[in-house]
This record gives sequence, structure tokens and C-alpha cells, in this order.
Amino acid sequence: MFDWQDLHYFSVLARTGSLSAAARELGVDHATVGRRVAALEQSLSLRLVDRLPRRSPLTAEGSALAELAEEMARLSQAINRRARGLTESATATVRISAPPAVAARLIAPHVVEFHREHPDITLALAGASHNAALDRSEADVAVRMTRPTEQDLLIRRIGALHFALYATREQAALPPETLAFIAYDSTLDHLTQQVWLRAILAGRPIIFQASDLFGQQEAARAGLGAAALPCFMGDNDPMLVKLDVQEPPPVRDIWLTAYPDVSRSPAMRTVMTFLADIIGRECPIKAP
Amino acid sequence: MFDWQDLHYFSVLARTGSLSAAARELGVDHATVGRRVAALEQSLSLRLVDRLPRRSPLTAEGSALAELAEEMARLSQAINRRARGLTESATATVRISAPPAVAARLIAPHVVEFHREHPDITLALAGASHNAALDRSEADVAVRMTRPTEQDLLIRRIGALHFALYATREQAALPPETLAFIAYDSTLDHLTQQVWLRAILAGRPIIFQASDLFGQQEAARAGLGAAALPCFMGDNDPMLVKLDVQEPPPVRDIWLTAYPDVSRSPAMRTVMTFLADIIGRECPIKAP
DNA sequence: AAACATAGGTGCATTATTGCACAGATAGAG
DNA sequence: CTCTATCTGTGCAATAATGCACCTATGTTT
Repeated sequence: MFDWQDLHYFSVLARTGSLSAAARELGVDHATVGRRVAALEQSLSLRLVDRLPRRSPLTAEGSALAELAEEMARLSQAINRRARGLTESATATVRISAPPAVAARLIAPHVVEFHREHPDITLALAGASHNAALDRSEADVAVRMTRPTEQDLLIRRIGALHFALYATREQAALPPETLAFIAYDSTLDHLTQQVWLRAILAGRPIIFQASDLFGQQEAARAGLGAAALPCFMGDNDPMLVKLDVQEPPPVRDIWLTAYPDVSRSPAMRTVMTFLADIIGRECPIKAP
Repeated sequence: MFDWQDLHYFSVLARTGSLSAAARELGVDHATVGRRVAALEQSLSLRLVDRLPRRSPLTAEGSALAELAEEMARLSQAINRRARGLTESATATVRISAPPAVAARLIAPHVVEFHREHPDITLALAGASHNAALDRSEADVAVRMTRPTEQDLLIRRIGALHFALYATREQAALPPETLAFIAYDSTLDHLTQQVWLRAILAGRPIIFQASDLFGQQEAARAGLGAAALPCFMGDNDPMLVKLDVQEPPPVRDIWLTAYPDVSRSPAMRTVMTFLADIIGRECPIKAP
């Protein structure tokens, strides 16, 4: 089988009429075009080109083959177009990584309206406790509760997450000194809201430990005790009320991060705008 | 534009399912196939293949492009077939080499009827004193008066060339001891018919030496003397008559020779049959 | 469970291809 | 007719591609 690239060079020679013109279009030396076409002739055992001092007209055989070569050229252009279409539709699947609660309660509820406005963009939302590695393409864009430290990332502050203490009405009506508490397990003692909760215990017990906010919320709804929840969870739960606490509750910045070259694509811009909007509305940076 | 040969390698990978299988079919190293497909992916900005430890399945995008690549492959096979067809019609010009007299007087007069029967085959007839080098493609087929010695040639005896002494009627009517003779020059003393002629001189002179049979025939027609000519020349010349000679005239075999692979082509078979027929009719192996 | 065969990735030496510079030829302009 | 610009072919140095050997991983066979 002949080298398909030799045929490519021949097809351009056939269309342009000279080695030099073909070379200019292909971005190679005229000698290379000459050698490639000669290699094709040898491979096919056929004279495709009459070699004159200043011209290289096609032979009759060359003209016959040029038609098929032209068809190959059209196919290769179709492949390029198809590839571009696939590339564009490939970036129209945007993968988001966010802390589980943020993913499930802050972002997921708004995906319906996003999809209605942008049916051509598919969102893939992953609730992840760990920071997704953008450098390994684990996600295209990430929502983080701590400011990313990587140098080459695009980083934008999009919101402020307020926490508060929540319990059922019955639990809230009890004498404060009889309250019991719901918290994370001790592996997460470093979290800002966990530090705050331990600070307000005042000798009162943590009677339930859960590994995520969902479990804490469910236990609080069941009347087990009081839990430190993000306001977007507590405020939107009709069974829970906010408890007053002397110590001011913590606030954590919400960050959006992605690689700059990826974030330039239209689909990515659209998704990043969407995330900034809903998080900005639910967790505004400036207190209302 | 991507390298078309990269696409070729990808099309074989797509069809065979593995780098190793593609490499075997293409006759290259599996590493080369891997690199070529990677180059294609880079050029198209697309992931075509999932790289697993023992497999390289196509991605969805890869499958989509594989269809177009397969179409390119079919076209390239059509190009090969078309090229072979053109090559075969190119060999429909058959080049014949024969001794000059055989070419001009034995073969050339019959080319008209050959062409009428085979308008698609072009004959190129060369009268050559030296043996055309078939190994250097100086001719496709040769008529020889000596048996070729090359090992790998196809060799066939197609006729017997009879010689005789010819002169005009006036010369033939003279007393035999007064005859003068026409011969080749001394560089051709080794020829069978020249040896025979010198043997029948009986002291009579060679008064004219020519380098070819045409010159000898023209001198004989002019009444200069007697010449040893092939019968197909002498018998077909109304101005010449055959002279009786006691010593039996020589006979030389006529050989047809060509390379076997070339002689298998239909055009070559047709031409070789034509040569064997006309030479067999004019110079039969068995005396009539 | 162990051994064997095969697949894919990678570094490096070898081989092939390419670009560059130059020469010869030709067509067009002055 | 002469000069200029451009085209094509070729030798050689530089660059790129390939094959080879080796390593790791996996599936199959014993």
C-alpha cells in the first residue's frame, strides 16, 4: 500500500499545477513534494507526472488518479470538520466538582433551569470531599471551600458560606443547658464550622457524629439535637429553626477554579457564569 | 491538515482492534502505530483511543471517525486497483526487438492486420543488430537468430530461416564461373550464411560488401551479382530468382524470448502468438 | 497459584526524511 | 537580445521517525 501522505501531496500538486505551488500550500519544501510524488509513482508502478524544466503536468494516468485523490482530499476535509464538531460537542460536557452538600443542595436544584436555557451543554456534577485534581482532568471546574494554592489556575471568589446552629422547634424551646449536639466525627475537627461548634458546647455533649452534612441534617430533623449547618441547608428546611448563639458563626469563602485554557471555551464560560450566579445569590459575599 | 498516513494507521487499528495486530498488518512496529495514532489525536485535538494496559478500544469519537477512515481505506484500495488497471493498459504498448531484416520484411508487413484485430495494443518494433537487453527493458519481447543463453528467460523456437543464393534473371543466365558475389563485410564473417557463401565462392570474387541485408538485396536487384538472402526476402522479390547450388544452404532457428512474468500479461501473450504465427507461416520449422 | 504469552509504553541508537543551498533551464519583461 | 524571476533536480547536513530492547501489566493456561 502506498503512503497515504504521498497521495495527499500528489492531490495538491494535481490541483495547483506545480511542485512549488503545492509546496507553498503544504508548508514544505518543493523538493519534498517532488520526492513524495516520485515515491507514489514507484509504489504504484505508474508515471503520474511529466517532468519538464518548469512544469510538472499530469500524465493521462495521473489525471485519472487525481480524480480519486481529490475524493480522498474531500474525505479528509470532512474528517477535519467532523473532528471539530466532536471537539466542540466534547467540551459541551462540563464536569463540575463540588463539596457534596454544595453539589446536592446548592447546585443540583438549579440544573433544571440551566438545562432549559442551555440544552446543548451537559453538566456532570460530582460531590467530592477531596479536591478534584484539575491537572488530571478529574473535573473541568471545581467549587472549593478553601482558596486553591496552585499557581496556574484561574481562581475566583464567588460567594460566602454562612453557618448557623439549627434544631427542631421542640429542641429549640428546651432550656439551653439541656441541648445535645450533632457534629462531624473527629477526623474533621479541623473544619471551620466544627471548630466553632466545639467552642459553643459549654460542657454540653455531642451525642451523634456523622461523616457528612446530610446525616447531620437528618439527625437534627429527627429531634436528636442541634447541628451546625450551612444557611442554605438550614434556612430552606421547614422543620428546622435557627438558634441564637452568642459566638458569631463562621463564614467560609466559596471559590471557583479551572484551568485558563479550558475556561476560555464558550461552554465553560457559560457554566462558570451559572455557578457564580446561583452561589452568589444563595451565599452572597456581602451580607444582605 | 493531519498526516494522511496517520489516518491510515488509525483505520487499521480501528479495524483490527489492537496496536499489535495493526502493526503486524502494516508491517511496522507496534510503537510506531501507537505514535502515529497519538499524532493524529494531537492534530485533530481529539481522543480517539482509550489506552488500557492490554487493549486500545476506540472512544465514541474514535468510532465516529473510524467510519470516515474506513471510507478513505476503501478509496485507497480503489486507487490501487485503478493504478494496476492503468499499468496493464500501459503494457498494451509492447516493444519488439528483432534483427533488422526480420523486423522490416517479416514482421512489419503484418502489423496492419495485427492492429486491425487488436486496436488496443500498440506495437513498437525495433530492428536491432545487437541483442536487446530484456533485463534492462530495452524491449518486452525479442526475436533472435541465436538461442538465448540467459537462465530466467522464457525461450521458444518459432521458426526456421532458410537461406539461398539470389540474383537477377540476367545474372542467373550467365555461365556460373563468371558470377560475382555480394556479401557482408568481414566483421560478420562468423554468420552462418556468410560462412556458407564463402564456401561456395570457388575462386569467384566478392565485389561488393554491405553491412546489412537491405543493401545486399538492392545490389543484387541492380544486377551486381549474387547474394545469400533469407528466403522470405528472395522469394518475395519478383526481380530476383533463386540459383541452384550444390552445397546445401544453411538454416537458422528463429527464437522468441521474453521474461516470464511480463509474458503472462494478456497483451504480451497476444503479441507473442502473433509473432509465432507469422514467422511460423513464412519460415516453418518443418520444410513444406 | 504460578508460569507463560501477549499487549502497550518508553528510552535510545539507527535509519529515513526533510530543508537548505546551489545549479541548470525556461518563460516573461524590458 | 539580455536580464530577471521562478521552477525543478540534487547533494549534504540537520532533523524526525522508526525499530529495537526492555519494562510493566494483564489474560490465559497449566
